[in-house]
Amino acid sequence: MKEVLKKNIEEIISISDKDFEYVYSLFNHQEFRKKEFLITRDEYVNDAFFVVSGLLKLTFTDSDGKQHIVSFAMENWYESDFPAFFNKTQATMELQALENTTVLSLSNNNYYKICKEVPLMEHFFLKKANSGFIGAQQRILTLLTADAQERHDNLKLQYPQLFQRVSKTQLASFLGVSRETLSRLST
Amino acid sequence: MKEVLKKNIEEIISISDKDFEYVYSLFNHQEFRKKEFLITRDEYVNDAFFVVSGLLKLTFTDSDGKQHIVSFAMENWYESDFPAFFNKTQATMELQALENTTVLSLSNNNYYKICKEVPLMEHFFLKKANSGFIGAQQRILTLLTADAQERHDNLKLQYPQLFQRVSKTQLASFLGVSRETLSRLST
DNA sequence: ATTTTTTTGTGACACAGATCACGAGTTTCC
DNA sequence: GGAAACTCGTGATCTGTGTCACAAAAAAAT
Repeated sequence: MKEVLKKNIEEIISISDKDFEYVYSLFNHQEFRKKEFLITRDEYVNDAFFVVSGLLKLTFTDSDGKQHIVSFAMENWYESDFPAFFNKTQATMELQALENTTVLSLSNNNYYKICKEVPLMEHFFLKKANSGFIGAQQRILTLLTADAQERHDNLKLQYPQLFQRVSKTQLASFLGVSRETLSRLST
Repeated sequence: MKEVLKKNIEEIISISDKDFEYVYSLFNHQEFRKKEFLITRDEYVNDAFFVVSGLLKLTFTDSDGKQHIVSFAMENWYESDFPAFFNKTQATMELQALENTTVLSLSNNNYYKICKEVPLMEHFFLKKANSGFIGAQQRILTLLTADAQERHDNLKLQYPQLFQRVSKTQLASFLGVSRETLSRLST
């Protein structure tokens, strides 16, 4: 677990054992059972979560009560309602476990503490933020240009594991199509 | 112009005159006429651009030859084909001036130089990256949940200026609807 | 100043995908 | 181990938006 985080960080920067110990000490170990909520709508979001094992979904419920999956978070991903986390506002989204999930949570305070006291980690978070942005922009592009079938195929190419782990209902909600339409696509 | 950049930076961090002079010296002043390209598809992307005045569009052309606007960049925005900029790969998007535009361009090398030599600026770029990510995720949400009319209304609320500055064709391409559909929406 | 290009609105029609409805598996959980 | 809660496929519509076509107006170019 400690190892998982260390490995994740070392993919991007070289960190001394001492620095890592310090960083690690600011994370909190947490377990969530399937269906449990890590973030609930309208509550303040104090933590960002690093997924050690398991699977989360970040969802938004629209005015018609329809739930949309903004993103999945699998092993080695950071997830939160980031607008709420960074701006210290209430959550507009919910974060829920799709499997029993182990996370390392990082409070807003400790996030800034790390940035301040371990400048290399600020570089790490910058890289993460940039890849997050690039990923999101890529998703926008897919939504703008691809139809249901293409979006499905893309996702299957990029994250084949996902198809083993989540129901088609969840996939549909992520792809932005109805369950029925997804069911009718050619596999 | 120097002032515009300084003000933009100081919205987020406090920077000494000396540091700012150094940072500024690593930017290059450039002018582009309406319709000129700042980034062309398939070419390597060496620069990110800070828009001092004017307006840019970042576009992607799909396999049917249809052009989609990934984003507009107005005054005080940073824009580039960021995947290509960060990964030193060829552009998949194009960046073009919609008005005569003044930018301060920052090469990839100088970007990293600034990060390294002025740690506060790394913090600045982290903040920018985070807001970029949040903005992109917000856009994803709009594409997933809102129909043409709602997307139009949202945009008009958030960036009313845009409606004065770009043609409906461009707006439609950004909103992900056809020109004709946009034209039929209730204003 | 005239030509060329770009922008805009609107009608007619087509179609991808949403919605509604139903029944048959599967999983979950006391 | 049986009830309740989900999941999944498939038929029958319905509908928002895309596409094609045309003409007028506005803007840009020479």
